[in-house]
Order: sequence, then structure tokens, then C-alpha cells
Amino acid sequence: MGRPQHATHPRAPLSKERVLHAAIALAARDGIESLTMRKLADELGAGAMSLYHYVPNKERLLDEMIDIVFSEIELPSTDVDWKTAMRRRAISTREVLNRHRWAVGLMESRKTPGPASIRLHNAVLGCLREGGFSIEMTIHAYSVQDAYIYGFALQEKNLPFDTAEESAAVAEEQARHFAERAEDRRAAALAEEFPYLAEVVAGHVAEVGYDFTAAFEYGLDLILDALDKRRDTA
Amino acid sequence: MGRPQHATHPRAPLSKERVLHAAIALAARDGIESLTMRKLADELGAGAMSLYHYVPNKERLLDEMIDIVFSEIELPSTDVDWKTAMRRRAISTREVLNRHRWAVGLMESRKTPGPASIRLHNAVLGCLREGGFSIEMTIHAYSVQDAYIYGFALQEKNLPFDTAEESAAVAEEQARHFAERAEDRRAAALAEEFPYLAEVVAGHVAEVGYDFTAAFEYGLDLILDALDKRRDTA
DNA sequence: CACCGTACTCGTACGCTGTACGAGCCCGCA
DNA sequence: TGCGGGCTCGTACAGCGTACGAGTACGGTG
Repeated sequence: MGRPQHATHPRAPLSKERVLHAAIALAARDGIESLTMRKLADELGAGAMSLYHYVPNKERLLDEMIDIVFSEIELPSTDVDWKTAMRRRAISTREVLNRHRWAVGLMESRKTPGPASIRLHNAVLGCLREGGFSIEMTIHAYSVQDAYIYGFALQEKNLPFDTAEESAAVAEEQARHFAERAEDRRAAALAEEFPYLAEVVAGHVAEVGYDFTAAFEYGLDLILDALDKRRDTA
Repeated sequence: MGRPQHATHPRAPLSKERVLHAAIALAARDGIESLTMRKLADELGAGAMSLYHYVPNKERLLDEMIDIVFSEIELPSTDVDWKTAMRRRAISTREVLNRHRWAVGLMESRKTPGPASIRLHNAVLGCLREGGFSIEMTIHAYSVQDAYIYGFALQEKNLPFDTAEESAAVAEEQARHFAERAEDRRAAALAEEFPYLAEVVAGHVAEVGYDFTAAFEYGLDLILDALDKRRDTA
């Protein structure tokens, strides 16, 4: 058949870029688990097997998608001190990971890092080394920061609300479930068996909400400050 | 057919426990991605559909497996100060996650937490509250620690070596690839383009190796110490 | 003894996945 | 005019989760 030149518009030609961007868009819209080769091809107005001329298999497709995500993360600036540089790239990382939620959990679990990932890696290590960290300390500092950043993103992705307001709403609802069916012994027993959890959910989050950004930056600054102190004494 | 009473041994009767434990064993042996209902049934000498009398679907099967993993994590002790209690449960968490590598990445991403997960959650919050943290600080402290612990486990799972010795071997090999085919312009250019990465891989890890346990505890203590200081000033 | 309900087992089948294979089309070059 | 290579995609296959319903065994109850 070649290309369908008939009544329908002649489809824009495929390309690796188009495939990759369509895949990212599809993952963003419907979630990564419903990204299938057939749906992706449909989205592009092509047959499923056509994709395999631009990508050797699905695994590699995911690798390349991930590397695009990495490429969107701001490299640490060399114009400022290491702490502000690292702070910025951490915040940038979280922003990018929030923009591409589907990527969280895949990023750290890909076996073969792409060029953007390697470049970022190198830049971060460089920032720390130039900032006066010894090699050993650099490795430690890198490890702590990345574990925190990706771990936080992982938690954030899987909690059932996005904004502080929404978190308050969800928490309030959960709390009402606790209270409302107090006759339901199970619910009452729950609140009694897990008082601290109840306190946090009902007593605090339901009241003031949970601000992910603030929480992230709190932990981030805690870590950066601690690293700063240890840099001097190492 | 009922039960096969013929030449073969009459198979031990199925049960939810047997199904769950067989699933965990299979995931440990062959990896989580090759845990399928059919293989699991084979492992138990049963037909695939028999499993569905003990577990409503695969998703729930995973949930229950994960909750067993959670149940193996030591609850924070109430006999010691919060810092040692938290330190112990963090180390216990990492141990359990290393014992059940397949669970890393699934644990934080399950939507419906099981009872063991809730109990642990509650105990950790309780430990911090009783340790003198305000509600706000408790939430922050919890968030930082868990992000770090699970983030670290995630990194650890996906790096291509297990022990410090092995890490040195792998790094050395990588470094040799860099040096050996120096005629291959690509490799030489890589080392030049990413000098800090090369320094860490070739110059340090290849020499002394990378000790996950030490790295984990370094970051953990850094965080706990920082939390300790902030507890007083909050 | 006969009968029945309940618990359990599992063969078959359906819709979905990734992808191997090879046929067909188009286009530039000889 | 013919040929070769790039691109497209229909078909097919193995493997997945699981719905459905038929089969067997067993513990009461008449």
C-alpha cells in the first residue's frame, strides 16, 4: 500500500523523533502502562510494525524516552557556588519528574543510561568536585542527593493527590470515613489501633493540607546544609 | 480430575499461604517480571486457574506479597531514643529490601497499603512523636527518611554489582574499556568529555570499590543528625 | 443408602501483548 | 528499462491475565 494518498490526508512522514514524542505524549495522557506498540502506531496513523524501523524494540523505545526526560533536567550551573547549583538542579529534576510522571520509577531502573543521563551525571560530579569535595565525599554527596530526589518523586507520584488543597480534601474524606461509621467497629478500631496515623491524617493533613513542594525543599535543604558542614570537616 | 492420586505423589493442598510463599520464592529466583500465573501454578503443581480461588487477581497477589515484605521490617523499638530506633528500622528496611530485591519499586508504588504497611507507618510516626517532634516536623522527618531509604534501595537494586569487590571489578573493566581501545576515538572522547565521571569510575571505584552499606549509613546518619538538630530548634 | 450443596480444580477460550517474517510499494540510479 | 534499498504493514505466533463452566470430591441430611 505504501502511503495512503486517497481521501484521507497524507500522513506526515514517520521519524524517530515523531515516534519518540508521540510515545511521550501517549504515556503522559494515558499512563505508561497503556503505552503499547499498537496504540502508539494508531496515534501516528501507522501500522504497528512500522515503528520497528525507527526503534529496535519496546525496551529501547523506553530507554530513549527516558533519555529525553533526562535531557530536560537543568545541568548544574558553573557560575554559582555548589550549593545553589545543586539546589537548582534538584528542583529542576523534581519539576521534570512531575511533568513526566510516567518516567518516575523507570528512570533509575533502566540498565543502559543514555547520553543525557551520562552528561548530567558527569556535570553533577563535576560541580561537587569543583566545590571542594574530596572524591569520597563527592560520591557520598551524590548518593544521598539522588536517593532523596528520586525517592521523593516516587512517593509523590503514588500518593493519591496532587496539590495541597486536594490533599486536604482527600485526608478529610478519609478522616470522615473513620468518624462517620463509628458504629462500624472496624473503622473505630482502626483509629484506635493506629492513633499516630490518625493524628497525622485527620488532625493535620485534613486541616492544613500537605504541600509537596515545601516538603521537598525542606528535606533538600536539610541534606545540603548537612553536606556543607561535612565538606569542611572532611 | 480432582486430585491426581495416581503414580505421582498427591500434591500438598493449596492454600493462600502456599500460593503467596511460592510467588515470593519464584520472584526471588527468576525476577518479578517472570512471575506469571501459569508459572506460579506450575511451581505448585496446579493448573493456572486454581490460583484464583486463593487470590482474586494478580494485582492483589502482588499487594499481598508486598505486605509480607513489609511485615519483615523491624518495627521501631520503643525502648530506645528515637534516633537509634529510626536508625535500626532504616537498616532493617534496607536489609529486607535486599532480601527481596523484586519488591523494590513495587513497594512504594502500590495503591492500597496492607495491614503490615499501615502498622509500620503508624509505629514510625509514633516513634517520632514520642521522640518530641511536632506534628509538622514529624511529617517532614518521615518524608525525608523514607524518600532516602527507598531511593537508595532503588539505586542499589539497579547498579550492576552487589558487593564492594564486585563493584571494583566492574569499574576496573569499564575503565579498561576506556583506556584499552584508546585508538577507538569514541572511547577516548568519552573519557575526555566526561572527566569527572571517569575520575570517579576509574580513579576511585576501580581502586577501592563501592561499599553500599557504608554509603547507606553515611547518608542515613547525615539525615538523622540533621533532624536531631532541627528538632531542638522547632 | 441416595441426594444435594458447597468447595475446589482446571480445560478451554478470548482479547491483549511484543515482535518475526515476508510481501508489497515507491523512488533514485544505472 | 531494470534493479536495489528504504519504508510500510498484514499476518501469525507465543505468551499473558482471566472469564466461564464443567468436572470431581466431600460433608451433611433425608
